[in-house]
Amino acid sequence: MYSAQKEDEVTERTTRPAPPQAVLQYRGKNFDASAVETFLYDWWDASGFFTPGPKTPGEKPFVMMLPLPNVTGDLHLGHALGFGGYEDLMARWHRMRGEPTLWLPGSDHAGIIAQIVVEKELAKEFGTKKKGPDSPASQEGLGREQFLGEMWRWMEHYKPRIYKQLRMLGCSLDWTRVHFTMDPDMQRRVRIHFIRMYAKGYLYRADRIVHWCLTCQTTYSDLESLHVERTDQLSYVRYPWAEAMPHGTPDVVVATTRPETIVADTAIAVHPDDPRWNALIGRDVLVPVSERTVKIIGDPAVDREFGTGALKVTPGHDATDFEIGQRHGLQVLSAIDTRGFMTPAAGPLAGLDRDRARTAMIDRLKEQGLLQRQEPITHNVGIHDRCETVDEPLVMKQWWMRMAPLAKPAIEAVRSGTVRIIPTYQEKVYFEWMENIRDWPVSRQIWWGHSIPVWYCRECDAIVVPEEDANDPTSCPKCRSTDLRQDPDVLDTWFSSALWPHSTLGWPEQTDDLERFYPGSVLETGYDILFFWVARMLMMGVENMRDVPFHAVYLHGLVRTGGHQKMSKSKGNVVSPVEMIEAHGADALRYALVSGVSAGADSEFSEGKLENGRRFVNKLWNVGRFVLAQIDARPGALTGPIDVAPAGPDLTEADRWILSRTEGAVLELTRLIEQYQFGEYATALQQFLWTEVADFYVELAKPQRRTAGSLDSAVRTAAYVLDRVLRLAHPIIPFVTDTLALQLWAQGQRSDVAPSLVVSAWPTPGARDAALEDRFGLAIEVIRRIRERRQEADLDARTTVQVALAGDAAALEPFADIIASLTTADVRFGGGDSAPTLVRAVEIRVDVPRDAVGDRARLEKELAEALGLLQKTRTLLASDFTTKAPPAVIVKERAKLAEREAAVGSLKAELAKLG
RNA sequence: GGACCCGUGGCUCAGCGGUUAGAGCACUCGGUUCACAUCCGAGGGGUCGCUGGUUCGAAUCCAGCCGGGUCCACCA
Repeated sequence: MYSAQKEDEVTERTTRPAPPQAVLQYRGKNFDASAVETFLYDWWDASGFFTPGPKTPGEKPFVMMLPLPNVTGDLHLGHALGFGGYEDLMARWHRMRGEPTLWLPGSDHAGIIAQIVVEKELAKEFGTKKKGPDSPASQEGLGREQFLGEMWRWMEHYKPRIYKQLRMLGCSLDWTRVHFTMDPDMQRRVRIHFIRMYAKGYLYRADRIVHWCLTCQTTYSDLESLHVERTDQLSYVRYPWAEAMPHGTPDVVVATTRPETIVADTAIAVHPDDPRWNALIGRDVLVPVSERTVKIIGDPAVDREFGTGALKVTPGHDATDFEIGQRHGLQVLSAIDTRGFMTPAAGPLAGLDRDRARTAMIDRLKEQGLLQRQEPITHNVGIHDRCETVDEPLVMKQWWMRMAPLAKPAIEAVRSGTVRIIPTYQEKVYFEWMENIRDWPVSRQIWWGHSIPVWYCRECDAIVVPEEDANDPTSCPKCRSTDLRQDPDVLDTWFSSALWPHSTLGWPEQTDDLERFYPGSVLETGYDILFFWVARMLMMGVENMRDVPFHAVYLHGLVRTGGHQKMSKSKGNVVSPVEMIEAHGADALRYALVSGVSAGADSEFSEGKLENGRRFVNKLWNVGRFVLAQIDARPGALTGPIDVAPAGPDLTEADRWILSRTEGAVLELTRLIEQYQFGEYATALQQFLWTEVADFYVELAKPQRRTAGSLDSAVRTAAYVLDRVLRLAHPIIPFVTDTLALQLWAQGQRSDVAPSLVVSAWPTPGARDAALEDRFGLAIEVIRRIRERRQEADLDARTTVQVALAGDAAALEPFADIIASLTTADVRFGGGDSAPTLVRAVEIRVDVPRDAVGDRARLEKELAEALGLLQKTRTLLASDFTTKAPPAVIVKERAKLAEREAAVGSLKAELAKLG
């Protein structure tokens, strides 16, 4: 960490490269980001600015993990917002505050997504159009070893690509600590985690119903399952009685959208309280086509309103039915295989795929007169989020993680405030999910990912799990057989990312990094992965480290575009941040994404916002150019350090005003970042820089306008204000600010000797002059009204007018020059005989050609407004307000009353004069 | 079925108990090109979704309703 106090450390570091000449010498009239961005970033990185310095006693590091992007992906706007907006903003700010800052980069092997991407690429190389398991480019087509070789080959292609995009955004990541979830040491840590969790009983293997994807040939978790609305045929099927029933007993008819699964039915369920059916519980019916006898059972899971109130129970192919089956000890029949074909258990349907089987079943039911009727139904069907294939629930042996006990301390961590979620309402969402958490199926039937460190003995069926760090087992500890087979599955990709905050720091070894940087500070990410990732990191962190992985979770919303549309490839409305950066610069993009958005809210990205960002960056650049030109034009060196506020009698009122306002901005902007109000920070920054610094102060600082004060104070004030502004703006627009800082700092002495803004000190607020700011504010209002009056009178801006200030105008005397200069007016105090305009208690008389009618109309309008306001205050002060409101508010209102009475009086008098 | 979020100027959004409710973009008018292929100045534009309530005081808190969105859940 560089700071003023550690100059020795800085000079010792002789290997640090000098700032790039391209940046120091860049002089564009309009800021061209592409002229400096790459040079700057490479220099920052090569200088080690992003790597926390040596440990010092009592330090409080700031630690963040990059929400690891998928290695096969490109950055999208959501990443740009999270990484380049909020996260880099926080990292840079904390670094400037002197906290050793570690923002750790990496990428995720992305399991199934990466496999899909690479299979597509390979399919291109193979020149095949086939998809899924039938493609020669799939894992089935290539065989394990070759397939994994291809995966690794593509990883080396994708990794640099995603890292380059992070650099383009300006992310101040510590690249000396970059990790990839499939790095060999990461694989070892995942393996150890699995072994320990197995030993502790959190991992178990069980036959359960799971989501199965026919395309991807793997299971997936509830979180990866989406629901879409679809219209299907609802078939009402009659199940004949298997026993003689009293005359008049109604037929058992069930409604189903999946008639092909009838062959796997093992019961009919009805609601136990349903008067239509409950007398028949325990009776036997015949399953159509397969003609097995099954019982009618009573179960409360049945919806009485749906269909006939009777449900066919197929534990092998429906999640609800599986649970009912468990409750009643029903047999599980599997009639569909992993490729979507009917098994021999399906009897006459065997060998058909699931769609043909459905048609065939309907035909048979019709033949047998068992199909009562069909009607269309719109319902939700589950699909796999990665490929949108309709879910095929199957019963399979999978590895599961027991979640409830892990969730408990993670819930408590948030409830107790040890971990804060921003925005707060997301805590409710978190609790809701965590309190109803279900076990997590962690095995996947793909090949790209972390192997499951489990072997099965072919002799005795034992499960063989090696010791930590032991070699793969070669014989069965139970029966001594050497016929072992490793579990062919891999782990869900989230299994490894859940460990990220501690595994990247060296866990399970007690490394220096782990000791120094765990727990982290903030985890910033999109609310869409609260369950997938944030919750699991919390659980695994607490389990493995006995401490939470971070103390704050900042969740951002979705970035939408063009009329609130979600961006998606299929809609073709995806905005590429890389293209935006190339065209407009990273600063402009970062600013556009962050400004005017509050925590957790979805936002809309538009060209207009980007344009505003670009103009803002350019505005700062040009304020900087102006100040640098002032310094250049000044003969000799500045008399004091650039980064120390000038003082003394040589300062003009305007100098003192902007110095005071700057300290105010320091205070305000610091507060906003501290409170995670990044959107407000961006807006407030723009307001201060553009309106106050550029439009007001710089205008007054122009040499032709300066009539008082010394040149030295003038230039030093400008330099100081610029230095402050650059620091204040650096976290969000790092490129333009450091470019200017490097150029500014080359011009004079400094107290902070940091080589770059990246490692410079965040300003601490200095003294303000509230009274001056208030009087100056009044002067600004007066200036506005004078300009307005001139415009009404249709006067050329160059025409000098006479302005008389009366009423309480005495406070404005020190600003007479400023008012005159910015309004091209001759300002006099007292007197004047034109009709006045009022600002607070100051009368402004602008001597423009008089127009009795216009004046009358204006005065009447002003009087009406003044009367309205006066009435409001009077009513308020006549109410219980005076006894119940806080004294400070009452004092304010009373002052307002006096002011408003004066205003009304003055306007009435003026109107009387007009006759 | 349960839960959550959002409805503020034409657009995108801030503000979330106390001045005449703000910003950017868009719009109208005027000026400038001497830091800014621009920029500056001025202006118009809002019954803060609706209805009640709490309060001295509500865009802000509460309830109900209407509209938009999201998440969770076993609609066969």
